[in-house]
Amino acid sequence: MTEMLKGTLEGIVLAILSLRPEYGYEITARLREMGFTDIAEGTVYALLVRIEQRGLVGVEKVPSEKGPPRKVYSLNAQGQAYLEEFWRTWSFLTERLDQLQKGGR
Amino acid sequence: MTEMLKGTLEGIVLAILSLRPEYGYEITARLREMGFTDIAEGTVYALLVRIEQRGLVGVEKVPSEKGPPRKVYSLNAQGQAYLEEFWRTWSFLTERLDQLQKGGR
DNA sequence: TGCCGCTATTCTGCGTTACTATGTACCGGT
DNA sequence: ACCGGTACATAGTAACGCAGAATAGCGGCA
Repeated sequence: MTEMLKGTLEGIVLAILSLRPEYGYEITARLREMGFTDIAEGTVYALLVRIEQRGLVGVEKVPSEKGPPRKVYSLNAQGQAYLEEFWRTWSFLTERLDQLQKGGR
Repeated sequence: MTEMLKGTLEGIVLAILSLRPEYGYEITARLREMGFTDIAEGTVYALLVRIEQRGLVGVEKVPSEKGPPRKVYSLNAQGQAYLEEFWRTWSFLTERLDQLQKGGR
């Protein structure tokens, strides 16, 4: 599982952010909700740093009532474009694999 | 793309081998046929070595009319089981991503 | 006041994997 | 004797997710 997540997790997080801006801890919780129960927190934060540095998301610091300030991430235009590219690649992959799974060539 | 292939390519190759035994060069050609045009030969050979060492496939050396002897790989029982596990994980992934793509949570 | 527990973020070292690039070997045709 | 296609192999590099631990801020409780 962990190996199959490589590269995909990034798209998943971007897709989540395309619905609404969220912060790291919240994203992790949402992933767990979705069934990705064993994704390490550290993984998500590292990923967020990466996509921020690549300019796919904007960040806003928001004070929290319970804990240190939250870093709220939101998808920007570049991130949106990247996400669409991700979906194209994903479709390509699923098409090939569906074909394989259905035993045919 | 290259990152999304990680872990997936292994399943793809096992799926190909589940249809019929094949050798490295042939597998590479088949991948290219399928549209994975930029997968390096070295990648496939390295992967074949890995799955052989993990005991997922059997190997038989077969002389070739044109070139060095072929190493023909075939899926064994353990590989079959692993492939099924792979499909389960894959289904899990596609379900979540379909949901995300359809704008839902 | 001091400690615990929860929320929230960050960092380091590690293992796995695919890519690039290169090298080796064997064969048939000219 | 050479060349191109067949077939396999390996060394180095980079990306990514994981485990584990550390840090910071706040509220509640004794």
